Amino acid sequence: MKKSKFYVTTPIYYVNDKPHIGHAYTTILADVLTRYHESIGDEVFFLTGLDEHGQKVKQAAEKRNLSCQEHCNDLAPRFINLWEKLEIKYSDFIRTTQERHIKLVQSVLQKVYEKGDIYMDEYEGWYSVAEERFITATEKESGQFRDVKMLKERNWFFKMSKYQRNLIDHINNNPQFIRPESRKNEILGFLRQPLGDLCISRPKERMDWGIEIPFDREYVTYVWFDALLNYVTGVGFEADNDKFNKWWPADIHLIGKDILTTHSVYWSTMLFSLGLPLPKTIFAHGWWLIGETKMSKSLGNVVNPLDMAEQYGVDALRYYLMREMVLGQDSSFTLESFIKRYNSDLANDFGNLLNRVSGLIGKYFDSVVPAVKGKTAAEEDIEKSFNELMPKIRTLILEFKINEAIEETMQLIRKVNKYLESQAPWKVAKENLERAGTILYTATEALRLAAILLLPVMPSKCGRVMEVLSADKTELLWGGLKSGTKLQTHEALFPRIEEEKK
RNA sequence: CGCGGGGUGGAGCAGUCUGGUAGCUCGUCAGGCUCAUAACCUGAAGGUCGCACGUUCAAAUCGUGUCCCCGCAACCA
Repeated sequence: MKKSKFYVTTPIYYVNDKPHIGHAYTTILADVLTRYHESIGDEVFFLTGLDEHGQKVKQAAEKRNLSCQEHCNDLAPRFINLWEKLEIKYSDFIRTTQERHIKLVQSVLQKVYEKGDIYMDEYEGWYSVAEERFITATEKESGQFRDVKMLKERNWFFKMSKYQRNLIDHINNNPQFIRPESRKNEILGFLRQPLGDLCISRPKERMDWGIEIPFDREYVTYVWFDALLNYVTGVGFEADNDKFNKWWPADIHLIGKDILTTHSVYWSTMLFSLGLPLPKTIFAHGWWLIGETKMSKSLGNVVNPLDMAEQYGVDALRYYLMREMVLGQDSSFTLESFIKRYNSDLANDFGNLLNRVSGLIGKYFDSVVPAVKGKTAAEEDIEKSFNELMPKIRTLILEFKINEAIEETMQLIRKVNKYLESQAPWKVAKENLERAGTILYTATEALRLAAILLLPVMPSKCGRVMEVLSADKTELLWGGLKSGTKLQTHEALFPRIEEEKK
């Protein structure tokens, strides 16, 4: 069977931001999808990176008396180190100040310009002197901006409107293009209004930290062409045709709901202009709320993923983020729910199950995995549960329903705990050791398979289970656990978090 | 009437497309077990499925109206 390819991206994060739980969520999600697809034999390319141009970077650099590039180089490790800590297996890390990207952006601008899709016009709008940027009418009405005045400026525009019809047709013909569906409807609603053109430049005199427009040296390109093109630079557009043809179009762009318009409208029309295929899916996930409120720097309620990972473990954080967020919706992040999730799912159900079987096998079989002799209906039932789970998980992952896939796997784990309870091998062992062996093999084998299913979410802890069972690289098929294998001694997989402090 | 999504036991969600015993996790209460990380298992209490009207033998599920919450409304990541 021919291997499929899977190309997944996260947004490139703004280098001036401190990584927060939202960045971690998107990136972990991409990583989980990557690991899952690898596990079913797909070839995967996972791209993430940094957006390093723009006004705020320039201001921050000036304040620190550094060049813009030095400032970026100094901040980039915030993300790179965090991803390493969180066990993110990206294929490439793109930074918009890299030569390969600058070259590509300029080439693309030139191409689109020659095609006649870029023109000079006068932009007139509300300009905030304090913020040094144009603001929208809505923003002006919010009254949160000082020194607002009407300003005229000549700028370059991209003929986005030209592709409005194509885009609407594409969305209608490709139900998987924008997901979840509510977001698709939102965009279709938005597209019912005539689309304007997109201002894509800034005069250098006002802002020069950006990629120079190849056909007008007085200007740099502003965010859109600069940032969005990273998705094609990353897989070698115009630099390596084989590579590019292999990976493009992306299978999924993971984004937060805040940048849905940017991706589904701006990016798509850019691709139309370039004559490139559109990504197969743009998936907009929700936001992490802190308790009931939006996370914001000014409120100071930003959750730092590094702290969480250090205090409670990387895998626990990954598990919580993946299990707790419901597809496309906002979720509430609280320490309380984190601890609850951790204790009930990871410590009590999963970790404890390992302890139960390894303890029993230690006591009655000298830590050697026993053989199966004479399956009863109870064993058949466990085996059947697993066999039914497999295709279910596959479907759920391909639908990006990670939380449901996890829950289904946890159901299997709970079922094995029930099975142990009803079969009571610790009693059976006293009169029928062979029967006890069959029970313990069945429970351990189910645990092994559950651990493989959870491996993409919790690479180290599930990897640890595989080590304990000496089952590294065993397959996701019933019976992969070898009787006669000696179990390794181990510590508690997920020690309970005792809630003492307040 | 700008567009879209949602209101299900104390909490968080599933079920709505393809009407027909309202399901899962957590929490609460009672019991069991004792292999295990005071973990695990069983049972119970708790819902007029936002509200009203309608279609139907039958509605959380379809239709209409209404109230409430949230998102989008563009050049802002």
